[in-house]
Amino acid sequence: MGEKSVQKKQYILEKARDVFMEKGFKSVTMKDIVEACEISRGGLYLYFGSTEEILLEVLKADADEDDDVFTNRITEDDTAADILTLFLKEQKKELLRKKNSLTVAIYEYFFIHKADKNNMLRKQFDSGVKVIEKLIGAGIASGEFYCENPKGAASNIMYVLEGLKINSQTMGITEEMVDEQLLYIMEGLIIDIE
Amino acid sequence: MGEKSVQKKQYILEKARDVFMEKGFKSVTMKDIVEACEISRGGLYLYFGSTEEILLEVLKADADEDDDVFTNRITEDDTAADILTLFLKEQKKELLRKKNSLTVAIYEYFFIHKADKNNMLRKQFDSGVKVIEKLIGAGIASGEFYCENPKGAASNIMYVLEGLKINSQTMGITEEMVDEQLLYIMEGLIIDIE
DNA sequence: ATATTTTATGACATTCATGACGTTTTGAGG
DNA sequence: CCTCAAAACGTCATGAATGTCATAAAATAT
Repeated sequence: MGEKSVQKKQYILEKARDVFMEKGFKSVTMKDIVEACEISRGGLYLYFGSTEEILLEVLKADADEDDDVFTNRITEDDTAADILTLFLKEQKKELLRKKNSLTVAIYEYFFIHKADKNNMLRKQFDSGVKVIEKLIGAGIASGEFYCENPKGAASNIMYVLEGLKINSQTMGITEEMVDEQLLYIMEGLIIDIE
Repeated sequence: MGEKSVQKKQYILEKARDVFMEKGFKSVTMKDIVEACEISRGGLYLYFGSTEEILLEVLKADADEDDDVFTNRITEDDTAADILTLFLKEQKKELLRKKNSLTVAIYEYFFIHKADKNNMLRKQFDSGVKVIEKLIGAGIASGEFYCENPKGAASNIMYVLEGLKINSQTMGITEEMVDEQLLYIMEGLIIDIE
């Protein structure tokens, strides 16, 4: 597969991403993607065999990028609160770019494949909990945070984020609502200076 | 429409509910429902014109029943904590009856209809927040609870419940995980007797 | 018992997605 | 300029879902 071919594959993934954002997963057809890419039916099949295959590659690309973005923005002298705030801000950005979210496509896909209990979603959720738990732990150690049950708090935060995500896709949500909720979370942790 | 017809409609709704629990919304066809009901193609169209129509009637029936169950179980001398616990227990029951949940069907449907910002989902969520906020308020008044921001806490709880719901459908969830999270919520409210 | 209305059936025409296939275009190397 | 393989194209046979309709069966009234 030549250089040009790689570029085209890239191009198809970008266009397909838009389609999945718009329509979720189940109702996306190869035709939809063909039309979004303005290529021919046969042309698409040269690169991908099914919508499932395409979604999985889109998700993979996303995951790689996310990792990059997050790790690259943490500097040595960030405090735990800084990092947690950064983390929540990133989540907020994602939540508010309603059109830019694959949330529903992902849920549709993993609902179909609910059989495997050790799926990607689960792993991401668990690793999210661990990261937050660590951050809270660091915050407690440095005297920034107070928290009796870091693990509970961490999963609480992740569940709230899931709730916000799905709500933003199904019932619309204002920036204010997201802010309120994230603020509530931070207030619960940070030690008041009174 | 005669008596028999009403019964049959009821029967179809029950069978259709099973189908939506199993497959969500988008991928359910009239054929699926026909087969679940063991009736003919034409027979189904006598009662319902589309899967959408059927889902909406199923949801309506569910909502009516839920109202009944909840209001009937609150007695005069329940404390705020009692009622909140009852509320969370009901939610937990729902969460764990994985096979018995229309969560994904509902999300799929309202993702398609996300245009109307005042949809049923939103109303239910808001009313859930209000109920919990009231309960927390009552708990504070009676000295059972401590909470600086009842509204924040109430929506926090609702978001967590949404998160638990969607996770239970897409990544599987153990009773232990649900318990941990609900316990964490209650611990955050109840005043320690130390 | 018979007539009439209600309920049920399954075949049919139609629409739509699929994925394979044969043909045409493109562009790099000789 | 020519050749050839990779890339792109568009058509086609197939299968599945839809909604309608003429007809049959069942229930109810007369």
